[in-house]
Amino acid sequence: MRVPDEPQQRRDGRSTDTRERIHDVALALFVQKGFSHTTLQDIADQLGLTRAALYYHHPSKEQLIASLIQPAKDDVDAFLETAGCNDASPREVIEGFFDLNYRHRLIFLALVRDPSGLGAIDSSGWVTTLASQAQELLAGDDPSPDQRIRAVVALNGLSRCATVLPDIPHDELRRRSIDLALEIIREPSSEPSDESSDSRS
Amino acid sequence: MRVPDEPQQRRDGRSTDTRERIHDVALALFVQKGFSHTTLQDIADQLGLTRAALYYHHPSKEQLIASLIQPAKDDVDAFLETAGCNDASPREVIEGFFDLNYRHRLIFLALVRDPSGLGAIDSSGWVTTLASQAQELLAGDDPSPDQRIRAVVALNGLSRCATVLPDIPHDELRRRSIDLALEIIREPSSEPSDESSDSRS
DNA sequence: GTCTATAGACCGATAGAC
DNA sequence: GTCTATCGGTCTATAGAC
Repeated sequence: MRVPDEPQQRRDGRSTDTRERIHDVALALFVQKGFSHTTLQDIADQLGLTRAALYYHHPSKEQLIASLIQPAKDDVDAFLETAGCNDASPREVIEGFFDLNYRHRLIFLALVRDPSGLGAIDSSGWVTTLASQAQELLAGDDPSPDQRIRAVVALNGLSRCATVLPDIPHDELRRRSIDLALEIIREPSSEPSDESSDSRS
Repeated sequence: MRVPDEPQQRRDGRSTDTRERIHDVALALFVQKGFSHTTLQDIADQLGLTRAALYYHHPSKEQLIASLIQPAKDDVDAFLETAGCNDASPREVIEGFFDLNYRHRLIFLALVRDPSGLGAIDSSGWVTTLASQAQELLAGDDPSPDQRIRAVVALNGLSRCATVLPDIPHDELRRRSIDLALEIIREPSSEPSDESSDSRS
């Protein structure tokens, strides 16, 4: 009888392998069809398993979704905290916003396609908070219609570029998107973009 | 026995009134909760009816959805045809794209929130076609990464402004959004915006 | 035109064998 | 760790009375 103390083993005895394969397949399906249109049957089929087997690794569909969302939420919370305390510059907000959207682009895509997934996490509204906070950091707390429009277009553009243009190399995509966003909100940085501000993800 | 030839009466004898009330309530719920999360029970409840009554006016949920989407699809098809034949100027593309998104902003919001509604219409993909065709009209058929990014940001910004900023008066929203989109794709119109190009919706 | 009642399908979740 | 079998709930859609 071989002792189960090889790699890919966790304290509770569940092999991490299947659990992560479930994560990968589930995330891909959630992006394609949304959370609620993806059944546990779909996930199990693509893995060659049955629904019941999934319940050995995750206590419910809701907690499976939550475990996929949690890292993104933690990252967003950390960003909002640091950007909120020290009032961040437009460039800092825009760079951080792009990096957040790029690093978690798959789960963000899934959440945009089907916001019902937010119900899986207790403190929902963190995505709305990110949007409104970033908007306020860029446009101020009493913005004119023009400032509001520019903030909406800039942030929404960053988000879309980070998620739907995967064939453009990351560094080029990041540089061009951020420069364009700064143009849009009229950041008076005459020099287009110094050599710094490299990738983070 | 009174003859049914009064107003709000159609050839098949069904009063248009209830049918349109169903349309209005259904569209509002579809925007709020998505197509698949909105049950016929939800719609019937808000109208003070039962599920079965809805089936008198619409043969199925799918056809109810289709009847809501059809006008938007027809409008999009017409726009793509006229813009495709005569190669339209960037301003024409941008104005037409904004007007489409504004005129049908409710159904577009619902479709973005829950694309499964597209399954209700035979030729799906018309929404993807609108996006890719508009992008090509703005950036050309072999665009550089910079041109692609600018087209994505400009069109996506137009769409978002038309749908999520309803508190800004239409004429101002239209003018500012279109001017900003033209800035983004570097339309060399030095004069910001002449007096023409008024509302269409 | 609207109702009650129910058929039929699908999904999440649990129980228990192996 | 994975399986079969099944329960309970929800939803679309139909049948038939009024």
